[in-house]
Amino acid sequence: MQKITIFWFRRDLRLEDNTGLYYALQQEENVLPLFIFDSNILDKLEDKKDARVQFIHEQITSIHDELKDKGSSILVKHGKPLEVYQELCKEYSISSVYTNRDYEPYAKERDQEVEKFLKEKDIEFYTFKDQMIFEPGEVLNGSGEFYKVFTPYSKVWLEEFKKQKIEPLSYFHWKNLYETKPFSLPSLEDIGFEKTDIPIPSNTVDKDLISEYDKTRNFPAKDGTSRLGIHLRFGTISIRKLALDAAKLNDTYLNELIWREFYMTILAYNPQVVDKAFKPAYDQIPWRNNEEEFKAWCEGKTGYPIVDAGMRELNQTGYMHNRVRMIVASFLTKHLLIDWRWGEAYFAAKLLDYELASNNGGWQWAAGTGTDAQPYFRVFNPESQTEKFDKDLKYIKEWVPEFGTDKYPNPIVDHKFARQRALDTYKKALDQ
DNA sequence: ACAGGCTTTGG
DNA sequence: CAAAGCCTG
Repeated sequence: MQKITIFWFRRDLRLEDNTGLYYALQQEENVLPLFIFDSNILDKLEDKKDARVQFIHEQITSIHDELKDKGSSILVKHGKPLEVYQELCKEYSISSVYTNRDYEPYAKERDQEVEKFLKEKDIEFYTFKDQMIFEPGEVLNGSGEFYKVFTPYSKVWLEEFKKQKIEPLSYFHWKNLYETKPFSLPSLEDIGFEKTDIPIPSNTVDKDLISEYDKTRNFPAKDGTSRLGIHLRFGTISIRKLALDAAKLNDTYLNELIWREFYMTILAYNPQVVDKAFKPAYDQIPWRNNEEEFKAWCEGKTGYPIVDAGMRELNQTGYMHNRVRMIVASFLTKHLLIDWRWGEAYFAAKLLDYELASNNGGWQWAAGTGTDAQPYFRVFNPESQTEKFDKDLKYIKEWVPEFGTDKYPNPIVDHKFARQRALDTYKKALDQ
């Protein structure tokens, strides 16, 4: 039987500038591309109309088409990765598996398990850096430890970025692809999901927009953000290409890409942050966790228009402007004293661009439990945030049409009272 | 050991 | 301009 090399796609769903695929194609054996719809992940998604799964399915379909033109295909399986590999080993004579590294706790566990199984079969498992410019461990402080504060991290990151002259991988020889007629693809329904009509933003880099990013990004009524989150999440854009563009166009935008790597690094070194405060003392806060208030927040019925507008934008589109993400997160954790994990889980279910490290980092930042060097008593004032960033109420009116009528609810809680309650609660919990 | 500094702020 | 305390070199 012909010996083959497998390239395993995960969150790198593109053929161009894909590190692991590039190196798989450099070696001598024929490369069989593989994607697994991972039932460990998919089974946890309650809503079977999930635009993100549909997006993945579409990307796999387009990779399938591109590979068909090259006389090859992509093998697409549905199941638990370990079981899929057990099956594949019976069908093919595999000598190695190439893949790009993933730093999330589940991914690391999955890869360890798969690697162990493959090693027992004498199959090599090669992994590559692809989804980050600098992966965990590459940007460290003087003591050789991961940074806990963003600014010094970002300075070292930028120095290294300039020094290293990062470049996309441009040379490909496709001749090593495994020759085959196209494999049949499972439909979205085959893997247990249904089509939605939620639109996904394009992965085209709008250079004019990014050039103006620092000036427009804080105004939710403007289209001032790049909307590339989902593409970074699933690798339908190359981080090297984007970072190089950003470095030429806008430092503030590049900084956001550095935040992404900062939080990925925090998560890689501190997997416990998934369900615990980064600063352990903050796990002592007695969250009120009022279910009715949580429901009002989810539905955008708190009586605070900027909060409600954000939540309704999220519910209707799977997106929320970043400025507003901070406002609603501050409101949930500080004004309502609801556990940041509740908010994080709601965002995880709804955001098309959901990414564990950034979502967790952002929520812990808002709740004051995370890497933020500032004290917990920064409580966003929804009114002054509106005054600063949605002065003419354009964003609010877009998402809360009944704003200003008697149908709009009264505030769920008084700002001044809630602010003081949050400060008192945090102080008391942290003094213990 | 210690001074300087800390995404996005509130009042 | 205040707020606490930890990170960093």
